[in-house]
Formats: sequence, C-alpha cells, structure tokens
Amino acid sequence: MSVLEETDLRVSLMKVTRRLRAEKSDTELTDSQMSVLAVLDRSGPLTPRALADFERVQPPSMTRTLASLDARGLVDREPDPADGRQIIVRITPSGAAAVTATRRQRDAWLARRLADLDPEERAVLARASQILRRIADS
Amino acid sequence: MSVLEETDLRVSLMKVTRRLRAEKSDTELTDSQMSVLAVLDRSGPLTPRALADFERVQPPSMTRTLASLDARGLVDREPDPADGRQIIVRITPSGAAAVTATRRQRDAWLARRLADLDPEERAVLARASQILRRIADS
DNA sequence: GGGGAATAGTTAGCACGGCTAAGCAGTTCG
DNA sequence: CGAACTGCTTAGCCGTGCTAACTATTCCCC
Repeated sequence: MSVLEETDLRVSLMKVTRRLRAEKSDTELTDSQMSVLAVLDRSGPLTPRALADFERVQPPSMTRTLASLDARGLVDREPDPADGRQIIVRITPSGAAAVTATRRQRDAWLARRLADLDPEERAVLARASQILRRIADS
Repeated sequence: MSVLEETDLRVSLMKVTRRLRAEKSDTELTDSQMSVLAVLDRSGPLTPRALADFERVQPPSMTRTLASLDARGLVDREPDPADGRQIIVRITPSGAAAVTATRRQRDAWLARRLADLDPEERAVLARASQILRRIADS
C-alpha cells in the first residue's frame, strides 16, 4: 500500500474542493450561506453566536451572512424572550427548500464524477469521508 | 458497507479544507496567492492566462492576485520577448521561501491529525487522495 | 501587404465575506 | 447600584470572484 504523504493528500483535497467551489450557478447560494442554512436545517434554531462558533467565523461575519439570508426570506430572526441580548435564528420553509434545491445542484458535478468510479473506489471515498469529517471536527 | 452520499463527501471535503486553509504561515498569504505561488514553484514560469486557466479563474482575477504578489516581491512579471501581448510570471526566491514555509505549516497540522489514525485509516486516505486527484483533474 | 478577427492583459466597477475596532443593549455579580 | 461581561450590530478595510470594456499585439485570409 502506498504511503500517505500529507502534501499529496492536502493538494488533492484543495484541488477537488476548488473544482467543487467552481461549480456554482447564478441562482445558487454561496458557500457560507448554504452552510449556515444547512446547519439550521439540521440542528434547529440557533443564536448567531452559536452559528459563528460552528462555522469558525467571527460574529460580524455571521451577522452579515444572516442579514443576507434574512433579506431573502430564508431565515427569521427573533429576539430571545429569555435573554434580551440574544437573537434566535430560525430557518423558514423557503430556506429549507433552498437547502434541498441547492444541495442537489451542488452535488450534481460530484455525482457525475462518482458515477464513473467502480464500487470499490466509491467505498474508499465513503470511508475517507467519515475519516475526514472526524479530522475536520477535531 | 456504507453508501457514498455526494453531500456527505462534499461537506467533509469542504470542512477539512477550510480547516487546512486556516493554517497559514505568518507571511499571511491567502489561499489563492499561495496556490499561484505553488504552481509557479512546481511548474516554472507561466503566463497569467495559463495560471488563470489552471486555477479556473477569470483573467482579471489573476491579474489582481499577481499584482499583489508582485507588490510583495514574491513574483516577477516580464514581457515575453517572443510575443508582445504576453507576460511571463516567475517566482522569486522570496516567493519560493514563502511557499515552503506555508506548505510546512499546513502539512504539520494535517500530519498531527494523521498521526492519530490507525494504519488502516491512513491507507484509506492514501487511496482516496489518488481518487480525488483524478476527479479534480477530470 | 492590408485589415479584420482573435488573443493577452489590464482597468473599472460590483458583490461577497473574511477580519478588527468600536458601540449599544442587556445581563450578571460584587 | 454600578462595573464588568456578553451578544449582536455597525463601520470600514481587504482580498478575490465576476462581467464589461479597453489597449496592444498577433494571426490569418483576401
């Protein structure tokens, strides 16, 4: 078995991610917008601070992303009745629909590439996906 | 065996790449600047057009990135003696040093994570690296 | 050889999303 | 009560993606 070189893996990761990132269309949400919506869709209502921490972003950056999502009606922002400093961000039905639509569009490029692989290679990527997730969260 | 979902793989890739990107050296090179320098370091002098195509970016974006690298003395831009329309971009010794420094730092972060894996997991990532490279180049 | 088409690079201007600094409102606690 | 802390926002800088439009040069075909 080949030796795993950090540089090789890193370059592969960045290259394929750059390709993925390039696969956008006009109607599509940006990376950060999509990512925030996906978190809200999966985890339920959160505060801006919690979202910023999760995305490893500073609070002002999250404010801007949320303002943009709010303006498009994809999220709601309501004051927290229990703590006047906090805001509760909630995904709207329209936002949830956008998550689904955008995800589908985004996955299309990758799905086409995966379709060209043989089952064993797909299995490798499935396992790698889990391992990389663990690394990213560490 | 788990099913490979495009979304899972895509999110894993983007998450870990985001973490990697955060590991920049003190020289404060951005991802795109670093990427261009790395290409020049590996492939030798290139034209802006060639760099733009390689990075899958429009020429004006590359112009700006190159201007910034030029201003920092990390690349040189000289007219092509053979074709008056073209420019030849060349990495400087200082630019090559920046590549090495950043690469070392990013590899270090990843190397620490890989060290926590067992050999079988590392083998999976080694194979995935090759598969992803092929996908990125497709 | 001359003239239009194509190519290379740039400039201008917009959008977006990182960041820090600073400010305001609300909460906590000595 | 008042000072310190927390949560969010605003203001403003920067990098980098884009398109449109411009200049300069080269190519190619009549």
